[in-house]
Amino acid sequence: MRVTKAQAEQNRAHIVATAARLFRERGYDGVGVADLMAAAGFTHGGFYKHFRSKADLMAEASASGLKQTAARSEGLNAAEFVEYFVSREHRDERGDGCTIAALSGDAARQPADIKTEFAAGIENQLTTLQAQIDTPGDADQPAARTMMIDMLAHSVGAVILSRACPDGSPLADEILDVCRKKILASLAHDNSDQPAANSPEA
Amino acid sequence: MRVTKAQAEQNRAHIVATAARLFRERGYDGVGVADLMAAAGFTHGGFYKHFRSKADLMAEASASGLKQTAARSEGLNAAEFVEYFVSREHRDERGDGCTIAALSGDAARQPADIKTEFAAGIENQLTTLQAQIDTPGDADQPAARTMMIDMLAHSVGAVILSRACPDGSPLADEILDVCRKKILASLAHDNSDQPAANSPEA
DNA sequence: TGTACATCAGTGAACGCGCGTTCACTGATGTAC
DNA sequence: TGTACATCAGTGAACGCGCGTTCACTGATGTAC
Repeated sequence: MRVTKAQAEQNRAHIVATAARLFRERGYDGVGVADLMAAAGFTHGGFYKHFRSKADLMAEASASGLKQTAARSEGLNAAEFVEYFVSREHRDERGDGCTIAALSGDAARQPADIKTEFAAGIENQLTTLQAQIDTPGDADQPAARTMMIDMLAHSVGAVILSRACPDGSPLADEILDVCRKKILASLAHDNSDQPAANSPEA
Repeated sequence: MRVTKAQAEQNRAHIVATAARLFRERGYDGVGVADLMAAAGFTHGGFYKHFRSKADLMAEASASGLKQTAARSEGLNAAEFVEYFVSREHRDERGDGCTIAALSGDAARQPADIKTEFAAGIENQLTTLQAQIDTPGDADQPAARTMMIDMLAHSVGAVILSRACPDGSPLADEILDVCRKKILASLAHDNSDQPAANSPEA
C-alpha cells in the first residue's frame, strides 16, 4: 500500500489541517490520535509515519492554524476585522474560526514550543492588521501596533466570554453586541495614545 | 473511620475548594479524581461519597470558584479592579486568580450546566463591579452595565492572550501593559455611549 | 526501456498506562432503647 | 446516662475503557543495474 511521495505529502498536510480544525473545535485534549486519523480518512497506525508524537503534531497544527487565521484577515481593515470577529457566526463556528480565540486558553497550559507558536501567530496577526491601517505618516507605527494589540485582546475576550455562556443565552449575545460597538467606537474616534493614561481613580 | 457530620461537610467543602484551584491551574481535563483527592489529603475512593461523578464536581467547583472570584473584587472600583486584573501577578497566579480568565476557554466546550454556572458567575461579577461605580443618577444603569461588560471582556482577553505567550516573553508583558493603559484610559474619559458607533470604515 | 530489489506509507492488532468508577471492608459516629 | 446496633465517611484494591504508542505485515513506489 505504498503511496506516491507527492500523495504522502498531501496526506500529511491533510492530517495537519484536520487536526487544526478538530483542536479548535474540541481542544487539544479533546482529540485523540485515532479520532483524528479517522476524521482524516486513515487508520491510526500510520500517524507515526508522519509525526514523532501527538505533542509534535499539536505544535505543528497550532502553527498551521495560526497561519491560516492570519491569512484570512489579510486585506481587511480593522473595522471589517472586528465586524467579522466579534459576530455570532464566528462565535458559533469554532472549527472554522480564529485559532487564537479558540485555543489561547489551552495554549496557556501547554509546553513552551506551543506557546512560542502562539506568540509568533499573534505577531503575524498584528502585522497583517497593521498593514491595512491608513498610516498618515510612518511616524506613528508604534501607536498602530499598540492599537492593534488592544483591539485584538479586546475582540478575543469578547468571543471567549460569549462562548462560555450557554448556547443562545441573552448574555452571550449581549456581550458580543456591546463589545463590537465599543471596539468599533474606539477605532473610530482614534484614541491614538492619549497622554491622560495615569491614575484615573480617586 | 467514620467522621463527624460537621467534619464531613468541612471535608467536602475542602475538596470543592481544592478542585476549584486545581481546575484553574490545569483545566478540567488536567485534573484526575485521584490527583484531586490526594491534593485534598484523601484517598480517591471516598470521592463518590461526596459527588455523583467528576462532571458533577466540575459544575460545583466552577460555581464555587466563580463566587470566590466575584467576592474578591467587592469594594474595588473599576480602575482598581483593572490594575489588579491586568497585571503580571494575576497572569502568573492562575490557581489563585480569576475563574473566568482561567476557565472560560474550557467552559465553552463543556455541557450546559457548566456554561450556566459561568453565565451566572459573569452576571454576579458585573453586579459587583457596577455596585462600585459612582452613578451620578440611577438613570444610566444600562450604560454602567454596558461599560462593565466591555471592560470585563477586554481585561479577560488581555490576560488570556498574555498567558498564551511564552513565560517571560516581551510580547506577554507588552500585551498586558498596552491593554491595562487602554482600559484605564477608556474608563477615565468615560466613553458613556457615544452615538458615533456605526460604520467607521470607508 | 526492462527487470530485481529496497523502501516506506498505510494497516490493524497489540502494548502498557492512567483514567473514572465500583466495591468489600473498617471503625468511629449517630441513634434507639 | 449507659448499652447495642445501624449508619456511613474514608480506605485501598480492582474493574473496564480509551488513550498514546509500537509492531509485524502489505504491496505499490522508487531506485539501481
